[in-house]
Amino acid sequence: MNYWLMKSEPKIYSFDDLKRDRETVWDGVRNYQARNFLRQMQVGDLAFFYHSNIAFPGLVGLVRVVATLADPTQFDPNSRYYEPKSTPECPRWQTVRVEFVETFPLISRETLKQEFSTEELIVLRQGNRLSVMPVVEKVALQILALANSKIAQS
DNA sequence: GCCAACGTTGGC
DNA sequence: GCCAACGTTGGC
Repeated sequence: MNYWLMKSEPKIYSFDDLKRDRETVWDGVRNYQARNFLRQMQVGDLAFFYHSNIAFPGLVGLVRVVATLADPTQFDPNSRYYEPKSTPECPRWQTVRVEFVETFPLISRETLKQEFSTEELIVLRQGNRLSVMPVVEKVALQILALANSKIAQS
């Protein structure tokens, strides 16, 4: 099993939206590096949900991969993510369906910076624009421990 | 709102 | 294939 970090702007799709929907398809990713990570994701993998582009960015919860699939928006001529070169037999863009697992008390970007280096956590790197990125197990377990201690405090 | 960092586009 | 210009992202 692998760990990931998935980034979303809450103004566009927040963790509360996912909690309400229970699950969602991570569609619309049109960056090859992010797609390659999406291709590596497997059912059962866990991902930290990160809120970006807000006053207090950080990790807000945990999600689980429940399916892998071709991004449906690439076949939709009305979608801004339409990809005319894609066919169902040979899709260009792969993605995953994720389900809500649990909410954390916010683990702020500031806290993450104190705990981890930019080498350990890609999301901390300046200018990072990937919406999906891997998290090595050692770091993932530390984040989960951090989340559990915050839950215990609250 | 500012601006640095990044990916993409398009002229050559 | 290079690279300047441009649009977007995202922290602050």
